Amino acid sequence: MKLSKMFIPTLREVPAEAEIASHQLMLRAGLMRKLAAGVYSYLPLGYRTIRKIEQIIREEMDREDAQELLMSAILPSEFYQKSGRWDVFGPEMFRLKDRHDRDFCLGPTHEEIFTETVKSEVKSYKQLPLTLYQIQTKYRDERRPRFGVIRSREFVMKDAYSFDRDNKGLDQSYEKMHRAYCKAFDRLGLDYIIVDADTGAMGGSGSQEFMVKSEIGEGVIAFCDICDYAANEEKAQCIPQIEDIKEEQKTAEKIATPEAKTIEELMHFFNCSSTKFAKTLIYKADDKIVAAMVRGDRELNETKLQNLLGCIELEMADAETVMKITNADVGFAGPIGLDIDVIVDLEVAQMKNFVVGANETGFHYQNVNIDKDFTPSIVKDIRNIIAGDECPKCGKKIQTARGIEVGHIFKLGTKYSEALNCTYLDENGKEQVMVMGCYGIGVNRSMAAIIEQNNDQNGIIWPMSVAPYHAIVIPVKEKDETQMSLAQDIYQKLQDAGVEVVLDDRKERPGVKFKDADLIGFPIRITVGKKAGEGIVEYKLRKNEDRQELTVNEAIEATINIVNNG
RNA sequence: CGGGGUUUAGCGCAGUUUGGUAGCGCACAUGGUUUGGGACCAUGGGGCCGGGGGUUCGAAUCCCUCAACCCCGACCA
Repeated sequence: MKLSKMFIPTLREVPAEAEIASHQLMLRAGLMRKLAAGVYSYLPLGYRTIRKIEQIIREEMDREDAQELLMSAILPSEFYQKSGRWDVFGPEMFRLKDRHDRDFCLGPTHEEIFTETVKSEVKSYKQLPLTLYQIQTKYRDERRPRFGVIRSREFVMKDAYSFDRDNKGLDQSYEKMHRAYCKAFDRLGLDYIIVDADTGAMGGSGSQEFMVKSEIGEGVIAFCDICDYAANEEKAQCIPQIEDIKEEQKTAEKIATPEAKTIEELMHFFNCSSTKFAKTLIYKADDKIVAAMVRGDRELNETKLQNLLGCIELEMADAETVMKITNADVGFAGPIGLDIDVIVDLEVAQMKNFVVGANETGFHYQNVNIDKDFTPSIVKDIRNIIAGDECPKCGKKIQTARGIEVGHIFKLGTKYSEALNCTYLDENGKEQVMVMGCYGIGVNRSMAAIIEQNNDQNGIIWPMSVAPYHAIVIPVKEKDETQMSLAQDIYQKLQDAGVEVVLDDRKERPGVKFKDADLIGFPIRITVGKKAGEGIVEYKLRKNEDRQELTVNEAIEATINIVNNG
């Protein structure tokens, strides 16, 4: 295609709305434009890359015997009412009514619909296993869309669902998807890490996330360089880090601590480290009030607590509730004498002679010991892991990083098949519930992640596999007939060889052409300049600074070679 | 949803304190000079100053109100 005819509105200046590299570059390079918060239009260049990413995913899914189909994005409420998620999704679901006042939604994810479809059409064990997928637009009315396409309200997702006879079959289907994902993300040029993920309220027996390491990632992952342990923050197992275990148990005593209610203030008051305190946090779990304790220097992980309690809503209690439960202002809650469940972190369970709130404004207890002074309802790991903690697998120091979740694979089990009665008949004619898995890849999020990992000051550095075009041919002076006809010639030959190539025939100064080429990130650049008369061109790859002079034939051969071999 | 910020030409911004004809740079159009890393000169087009209401002789500017967008937080099958 000739650049003079193409719709690629590049921007010199960074739009004020974009903060992160991928968002800025997607706007500047003319890949997309914003329509509303978290809603974007893809322009020709951006859409080419989207389609390439989709195609790579498609090929890897197909290779593992998954079959592509396409469901509707607008869905009647009944499916979600049956599974209970019409309510669970809450305001995150885009809802609408038709002219007869019937409820519909824009599909946020399609477990129910796939399950219903398979339920109606599949009856026999002979038809299993079965894995179906689609690449389709999803809608979620996020509370806070951000980072451009990383968290948007409309996005393209590849979602797959596997149906098996039993858990053994599920394990195999899961393994196939795991393999497909690795291959797909490798081909996308992403540097990713696979982490164990929390299965949450969805139940299920296992789940992993494909995380692209990035500063701007919304998820925290913990991993070990020594062994291969890797998990996200919600799943990462915390090993208690215990000091002074030999200490004798002392007798608890109530101490007046006026003005000291934060851990910081208490450290000053008692003149000791934050590890000698245990925070008691009051939470509202659905309609129940509970207390949760972690060491003074730790953070509680709400997902861990939520899973433990099996509740749908979990939030910290307001000051009024805290007062009602503890008879004290916020900051003086403690486990002694509380008549609600007290969930204690593993680490706290091993502490001795620690300080807790006294449930009386202005007072704390010191030298408190578990069992002697109070009895926990549950002892379990409920804190956040931090860098430097012991690796739960090998005991060495754990590291943490942030990551963008680009894929998620999940052993669902029978949650949906049971709720929607998706069954088959086995060899004995006996009805059995199918065992399901679900597998998602964020297509446009992957695109953003690729740009996050592949850019420099000048613009995007596309991996060949997803670059909107492979190469650009730039005649330096468009008025110079020798240059222009040679450039035309190279352009034509590359096109004939199946290379996706752009000819920058615009009446622009060379600087403008180079800047745009770098911004857009064509992997290969062929500049036709002064030596055009001798049949010599400049050959440069976007990913490094090397420039070499090649003959026309060498340049064409090199290009075909690189394109074909990645 | 809480806190903060922004909204003026396609993009980036000034002007608002102290009310008085709507500005700058880039982009765009035309002509000319340039031509290996976002050229220069000249001329020109483009605005419901986010919307509505009010105060005033007069509002981008002051007051009320609504909205959109961005950031931080909370939340996230």
